[in-house]
Amino acid sequence: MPPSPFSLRVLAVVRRIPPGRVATYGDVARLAGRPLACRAVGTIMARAADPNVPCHRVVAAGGRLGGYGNEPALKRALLRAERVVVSGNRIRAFSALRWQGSRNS
DNA sequence: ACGTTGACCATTC
DNA sequence: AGAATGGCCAACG
Repeated sequence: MPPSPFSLRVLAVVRRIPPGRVATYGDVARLAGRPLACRAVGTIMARAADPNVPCHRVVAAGGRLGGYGNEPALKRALLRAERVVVSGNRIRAFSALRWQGSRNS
C-alpha cells in the first residue's frame, strides 16, 4: 500500500541526519511538519522498510535509546559504530550529538 | 525511580 | 468505519 505523504516526509528527514548524530522521534516529527506526531514517527519507523533511512539514528527523548524493531542491541551497535557513545540505555553527550536540522549539517 | 494518565498521529486489524 | 496498537513525550502521583 502507498505510504502517506507524512511518512515520506519523515523518511526524508531521517535520511538527512548526518552520521554520528542523532535525532529524537519528537524532533523528526517536528522537522517533518507534525511536532506532535512523535508516536506516528515511531509507527512509521517500525513499519518503514526503506534501507535508505538510518532509523537507528533516531532515538527517544532525553538521550534514551528508545526501541528498535527486532534487535535493540543492534541499534546500540550501529550508533557506536558511528562514534556515538552509548551507556546502557542512554547516549553520552546527547545534547551535543542531537541533530535538530536547524543547525549546519 | 517507577507506574499511571493524557495527548497526539499514522498504521494495522 | 471503528478500535487497537506502537520503537513516544511530558506531566503527575
